[in-house]
Amino acid sequence: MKKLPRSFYDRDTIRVAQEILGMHLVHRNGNIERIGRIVETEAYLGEHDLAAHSAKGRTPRTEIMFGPPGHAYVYLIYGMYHCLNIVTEKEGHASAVLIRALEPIQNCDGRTSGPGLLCNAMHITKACNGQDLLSDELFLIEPFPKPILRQNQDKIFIAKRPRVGVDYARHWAKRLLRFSIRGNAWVSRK
DNA sequence: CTCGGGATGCGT
DNA sequence: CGCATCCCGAGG
Repeated sequence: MKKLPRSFYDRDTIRVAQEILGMHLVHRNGNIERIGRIVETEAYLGEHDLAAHSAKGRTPRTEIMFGPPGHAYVYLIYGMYHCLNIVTEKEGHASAVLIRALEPIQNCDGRTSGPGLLCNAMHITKACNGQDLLSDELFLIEPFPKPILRQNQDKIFIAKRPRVGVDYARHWAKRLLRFSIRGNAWVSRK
């Protein structure tokens, strides 16, 4: 059970969004350790991606997206829910992977199918914004046995769909940038 | 300063 | 489909 290194995040965002499926997200809060297995993600591809927050340019909110890879970008949506993203690629790319659903593994406090719900269940709030994922509070590990997910077996294991709730993003809304483990019961909006 | 809308989720 | 609920970003 090894913490994923910086180099894992410092790669093409679509690759990260797919290969992060099956990894375990760990949040240590107080003396409680919560763990969920990532089963659904979305890729947000930098300033040119009209669906990405970074498309509006560098602002106080999106600052983290423009920073180095392997950090958490957490924001509040609709005044009620938090969403967890993981910054990818070189500093300045302003790309990230949104974590959309988890399979509960340990100490999850409520439902985990949906980006807002999983943050509630994992007790992830804006206090986690900017967290380095090489820290001991919030990080990812590759569980053992290693998940059998390979790029050349996408058709078997990874479902690809358009992203949710980004109809305003014109042609970017049509791209298949939402990834999930095919057949997994914890994927959102079945 | 105001104001409109949003990478959501739940109840009807 | 409506609504809860509030931060953010744009514009005056």
